[in-house]
Formats: sequence, C-alpha cells, structure tokens
Amino acid sequence: MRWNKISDAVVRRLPLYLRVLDEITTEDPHKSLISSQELGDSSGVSPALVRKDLAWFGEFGKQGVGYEIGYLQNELRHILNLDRTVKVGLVGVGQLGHALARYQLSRMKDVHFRIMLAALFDSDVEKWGQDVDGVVIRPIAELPAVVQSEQLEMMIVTVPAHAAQEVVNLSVNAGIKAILNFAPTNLEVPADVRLANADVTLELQRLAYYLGV
Amino acid sequence: MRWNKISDAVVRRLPLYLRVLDEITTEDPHKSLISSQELGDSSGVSPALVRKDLAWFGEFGKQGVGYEIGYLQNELRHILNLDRTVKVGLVGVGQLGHALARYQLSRMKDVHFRIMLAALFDSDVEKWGQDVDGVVIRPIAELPAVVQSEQLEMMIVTVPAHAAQEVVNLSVNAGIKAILNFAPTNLEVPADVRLANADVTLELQRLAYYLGV
DNA sequence: TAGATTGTTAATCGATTAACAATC
DNA sequence: TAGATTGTTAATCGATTAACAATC
Repeated sequence: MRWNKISDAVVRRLPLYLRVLDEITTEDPHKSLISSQELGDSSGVSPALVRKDLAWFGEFGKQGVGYEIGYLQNELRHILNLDRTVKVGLVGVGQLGHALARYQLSRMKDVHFRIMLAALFDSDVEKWGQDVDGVVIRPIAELPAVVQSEQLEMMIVTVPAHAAQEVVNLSVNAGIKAILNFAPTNLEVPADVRLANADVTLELQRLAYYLGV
Repeated sequence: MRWNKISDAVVRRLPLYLRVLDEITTEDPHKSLISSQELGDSSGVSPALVRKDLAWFGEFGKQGVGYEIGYLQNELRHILNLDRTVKVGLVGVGQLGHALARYQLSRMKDVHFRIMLAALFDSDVEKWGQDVDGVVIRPIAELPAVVQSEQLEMMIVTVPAHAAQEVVNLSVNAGIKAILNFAPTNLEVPADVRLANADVTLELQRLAYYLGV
C-alpha cells in the first residue's frame, strides 16, 4: 500500500467522488472547479468529510477556490489504481455470473473504466470452451495457471455457497489480493487479502427489518 | 419500527446470524444450543458483539448454557420481518435485472426464504407481457397500481443510472419503504425510506485500491 | 457445587462534525 | 481588499472490546 493506514470507510468513498467528477466532465466539460460543498452534495457526503478524506492523500485544493476537477480526477484514479488496466477473473458462470460478466464487459466501452474482465471459470464440463462476449470459459483447475499467465489481480466469485471457500483458497494461493464474493457464505481469507461481500439475499433480509409490522 | 434506534451496524449483522443458524439446523439437526463464541466464529463477529447485538432485542440466552438455536432462529426471523412473506418488485429487466430476478425466484424453493419477487417492470414495449419464470413483465407506468394491488413492500432497481431517480420517486410515492439499488448513481430518498446501494462497479473500484503498484 | 456463558457496564477505539486560522 | 473555501485541530458522537457480576 502506498499510503499508510487509510481506513476502509475513507477508501469506500473515493470511487463515489470519482464518479461525480466523471459525470461532471461528461455533462459540463467547461466546468473546471468544484468545492467540497458541491462534491459532497453530489455524492451524499458532508463537505467537511470530503475535505478530510482528500487531505489524507495530499493537498489537492486551493483555499478560497476549491478543487480543480481534472486534476482531482487524475489524483483519485491514481490513488485507486485506476490509471492502469486492472485484470479481473470470474468463477461460476451460472445465471448471476453470466449476467455480471456481460455487464462488466459492456462497461468496458467506457473510456474511464479500466477494470477488465479477462477470464471466466466454471466447474461444468459442458461450459468449457463456451464464449461470453469474446471471453472463453475455462475449467476451474486452470485457474492458478491463468491467474499467472493473464496477470489477474482480482476475482469475482459467483459459485454456490458450498464451493466458494475452495475457489477462494485456490485464488488466494494463486496470488489474488482482492475478492468480490456473491456467494451467500462467510469466507476466510488471509489478512493481506481484501474480501468484499455482495450477497443480495443478505441485503434484502436486512432491508426487511425496516418494514412496518 | 418496533425497537427504538437500533443502529444500522447492528441490523446488518442479524441476517448473518440467522444464516449461520439456518445452516446448522440443516447440517446438524440434533444440535440445539450455540454459544456466542461459536455463533461469532461462524459469522465473523466477536463473541462480545454477538451478545451485545442480541441483547438489544431481549434476553435470548441462558447464562452458563448459551442460546437455544430454534428459539433464537424464530426470534431473529421475527425481528427481521421474515416470519411473514415480504413481496418485492424489480424494475429494469435487462441483463442484470433478468439474472437477479431468476436468482431470487430460484431461491424461493428454500423454505426459510420468505422474500417473494412478485412483479417485474420495464420501460421497453417489446418486453411487456414476457414471462420470467412465471412472473410477467409490465410497463413502468403500472408500477404505482401494482405496488398497491400486489402489496409490494420493497423494490429492486436495475435500470440505467439516468432513469434510476425517476423510478425511485415513483416507487416512493407508491409507498415503497425499502429500495435495493444497483444503478451506478447517487439517489435521494425521504428519511423514512431505506436505500441500500449494491453497485458492483463501485465495489470493484474500491477493491482496486488495495492492489499493489 | 464448579464450570461455563450470558447480559451489561465501563473503557477504548475510531469516525464524523464543528470550528477556524491560513490563504487564495 | 473582501469573500470564499481549504486543510487541520479539537470536540463530539458512535461502535467495539474488555471485563465481570449474575446465574444457569
């Protein structure tokens, strides 16, 4: 890590800021400055927190003026490693995995989106060799070799719950350092691997709490 | 809300606990007791926090003994409103929406899963009347009427970013109190409506932060 | 009874907000 | 210069952990 001990809460907001800046450069290319107030309003964060978040990484603004949009954009992309192509794999090309794969691949038309889905894996013999928008589906046994040869850095896991830990172990041993998990199960990873859970069922269940009786 | 001021952080962990209990009753039906230690280990939460979370809602355990699994399961289901059927709609039956719809519908075979996808909406004339595993796709214009007639309580939003706020407004005006949003945009909702964001792109971007240079 | 484990209080830790001097 | 807005420190708020009396 290039900056020490930045909290997860801070990192989670950076892509939000970047998205707002990207929207502005598209919709209003003439606009060159933005205040923490405006950036906060557009991303749902308080102005004070916007300034504090950005200040962890440097002095990007000018007092009395605000932040230069293009400059801040570049800085945020650099901080998030999005100023280079990041290659990601996906394991489990079922209903959900297939849709996520196509969704990711469709987003790559976007100039700003530098996360590239470069490999698909599945355990089903029938699927091996099949093609999803130009990316071929391979056996899970090939995962370690492909992580190396394709230089994959992240893995999306959309296998059934009972298979997820095994797939994660395989990925971690192959050198993967960031995993996005959609399987409805609690996974163990070493401390140096980042795991993000995106279990839709869990989200719906917690939302149900807020419904009336 | 039936309990006052329970924090979001607490609510977020309850479905985790419930999932662990459901797994245990399936895999080892003879087991009848569980300690906060064990429940914590299985859900990735410290034992002290497990006890504190549960204590907000009542005294569910016995000192020196632990928690009775079946009883705790029932209590958690009740707290989460999962002891009744909760009906949910989905707007935007594109690639991702279609997959999520089928995924949700497939999960309803599960006895414990009481969240029922009961309506689909799309703006595309071509899709109206089409059927996804038994649920028909309707025009978005019909959303308010269907929310009433079908008693929908939650809405899953999988429309493009530029259409999301409008769909959310329509849903909120129709009485929806909980929204799961997959569109990559910041949405405004009234204070009494719960909004959960599940933007895959944002998750991948924040994970990219943790990759080396 | 002795051992185990809860429910709860106090201590700690961390994140957000408020406030303002610096300065463009 | 006067007004605006940053970067930063101090104050506040909230969540987690530690510790232990209560008690099964």
